[in-house]
Amino acid sequence: MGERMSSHVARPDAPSTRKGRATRDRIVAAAADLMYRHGVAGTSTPAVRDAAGVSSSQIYHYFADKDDLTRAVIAFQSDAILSYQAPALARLDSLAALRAWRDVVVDAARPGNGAGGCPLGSLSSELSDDQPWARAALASSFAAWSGALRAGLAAMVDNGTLRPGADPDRLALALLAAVQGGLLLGQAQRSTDALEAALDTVIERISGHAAECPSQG
Amino acid sequence: MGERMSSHVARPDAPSTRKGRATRDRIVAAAADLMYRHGVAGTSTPAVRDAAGVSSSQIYHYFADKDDLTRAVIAFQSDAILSYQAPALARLDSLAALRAWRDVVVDAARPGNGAGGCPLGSLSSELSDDQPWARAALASSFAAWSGALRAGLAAMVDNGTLRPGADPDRLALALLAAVQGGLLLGQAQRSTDALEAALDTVIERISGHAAECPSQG
DNA sequence: GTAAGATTGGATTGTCAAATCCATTGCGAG
DNA sequence: CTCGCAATGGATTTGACAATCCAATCTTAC
Repeated sequence: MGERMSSHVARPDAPSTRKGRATRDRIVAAAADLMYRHGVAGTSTPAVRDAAGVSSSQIYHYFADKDDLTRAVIAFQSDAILSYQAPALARLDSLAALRAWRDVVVDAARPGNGAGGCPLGSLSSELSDDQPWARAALASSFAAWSGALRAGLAAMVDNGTLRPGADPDRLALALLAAVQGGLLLGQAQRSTDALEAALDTVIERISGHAAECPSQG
Repeated sequence: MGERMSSHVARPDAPSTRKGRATRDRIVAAAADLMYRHGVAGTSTPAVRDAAGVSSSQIYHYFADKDDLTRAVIAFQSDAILSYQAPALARLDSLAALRAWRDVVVDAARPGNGAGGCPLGSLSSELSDDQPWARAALASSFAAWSGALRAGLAAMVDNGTLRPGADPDRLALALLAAVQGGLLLGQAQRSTDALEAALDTVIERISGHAAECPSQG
């Protein structure tokens, strides 16, 4: 699947030696951390060099330019988020499971009181308008994320938890938007209130689609 | 001690002459536009100088430094958004009015297919983590925004449209999160689907709090 | 009208980031 | 072992940006 539209010479995604792979990974991890905390524009390659404990030439040996490194960071964060939530997303077949996923998301944001926001959301906000290649990558990550939610909701329709009237696509988008909006507001408000309010409200609406007559609380 | 923490001389927020005021406004408007499209870090003071048709010294005559200019841009965008929605927010006393506000928000995003996102949201995502002064200003803008929504929902409880069980605070936060999350996703997906799904889902939940027995659509 | 101060022009300085270069060291297949 | 290529170190180049400076020109209060 990974073609590349880059205007620069292709670097192998996986260096040929063990050591090279480790170095490349260290660079990506350091860059991901710095870009998460200070943004892409706020992260200089010298800063990445120091944080990763490598020399300038390593970065440009493994990546064509800063954009290429940023591309790798987007992939890194997409993997991190999706694999972190994978257990909760895989079991999404009941309202209780949906609330368990909600707790996974909220608990991840609680330690910093909302600081940082969503790694993918921050990248998207900074890059989507100006960098078409980044927009495409982020859009497909979001699609994968909402797709997993959609699959869970569809399963709940299939197994009779939700009535057929429920629209899994629409509700999955609403859930993901609640996460992103809640985290963005939490960054400014330094709390998880918005995240909880948004997620809980959407989940209450989903509960309204439950098969048995709703006695909503 | 106890003087100001800034290392620079304070600039008057309003220049003393008519011409000076116009120049200052032109600089802020140009900076707001550029920062909206390319981010704060992606906007150089030379770019602002050219877009506003002024010379370098003007910028530093009216603003202590780039942070000070950014501060003015945040205030500018807060005013712009709140005054743009003011008419719809002031009349928020029925479910129909709530849906009308929804349309105002969605229609504003439709032309660009979600490009750009929310001016306040973008600023918050970029600045909140690193710039405490920006975080505080943005938090209070968001608070004013959700406060207006809260007031509308409270009015709907008072006038009997919604049952007393509805929590205006929580629902207002959920609405604002839906806007922010929907716009952020729309930036990457280049559509208003997420915004509409998120807003409609939250509004459906609010409709579930309607006084008469819900026959939700 | 005329000074005092506000406003403007544009050259300039210091700093830092992105990217390149070349010389060296280390790894791994045969 | 040893040759070829991968990997590394660090100096260097080039360019852009934030911020300053000083001289010149408008505004306005009197």
